[in-house]
Amino acid sequence: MKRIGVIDFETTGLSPAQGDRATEIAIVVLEGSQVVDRFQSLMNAGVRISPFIEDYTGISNDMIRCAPPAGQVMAEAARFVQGMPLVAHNASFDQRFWAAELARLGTGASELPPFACTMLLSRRLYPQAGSYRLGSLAAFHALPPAGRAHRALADAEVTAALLSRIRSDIRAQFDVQEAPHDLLVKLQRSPRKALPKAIQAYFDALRDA
DNA sequence: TGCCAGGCCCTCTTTAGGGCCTT
Repeated sequence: MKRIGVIDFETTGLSPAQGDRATEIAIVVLEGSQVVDRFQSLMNAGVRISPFIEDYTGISNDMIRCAPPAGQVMAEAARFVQGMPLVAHNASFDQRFWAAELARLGTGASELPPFACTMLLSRRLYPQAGSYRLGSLAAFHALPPAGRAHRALADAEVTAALLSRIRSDIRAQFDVQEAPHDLLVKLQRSPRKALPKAIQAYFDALRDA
C-alpha cells in the first residue's frame, strides 16, 4: 500500500522570504489509515525565536541551542520521505518552508513533491465545520488528542488523523474504492459543487489508461 | 492575542477588499 508523509513545521514566523526559519519538523507516515513510522526533530537554524513564538509553540531559545543544525535535520527529513507524496494542513505554508530549507542545502525546488492540503479539502467536504483551524477540525470530527498543539509531532498526528477521516469520507460519500494522493491534489483545487464530476473524471481516466 | 507573507475564498466582486489559515 502506498505510503503518505504528513508533515508539520514549527517556525520562527510566517514567511521564509522575510527570513523566518524552521525550528522543528515532524513527519507521520500513513499506510492506509495506519501510522507506520514517525520522524521528529528540533533544529538549530542560528536565529533567535521571539517571545511570542516561544509562547505559541513552547519551543524556546534554550531548546534550540542544543538542537542539531537545521541543514543536518532537513537532509535527514528529505531522506526519510524520499519518494513519498506529502500532506499538510494549510500546505502552502509547510511547502514554502520545506522548499526554503531544502534550497539552503542546494536541493532544487523542482524536486518538490506535490502537497495535498487537509485545510483546502476540509473546506470542500465539511461546509458545516465553521472553522478550518486544525484544532477546530479535530474537535469537529472528535479526533483523538495527540499532545500539545503547535508542537510539530502533535500537529502532524492530528493532521494524519484528519487525512484518514477525509479519505474515508470521500470513499463513503462518493462511493469509490480509494482516495489516493493524486486524487486529493485534484480535488483540493475543484469547486465544491464540482467534486463528483472531478472524482468521476479521475477514475474514468484511470480505467482508460 | 498582535504584526510580518502568501494563497484561498466569499461577496455588498470581477477595474476589489477583507477574512481565514499557517508560525
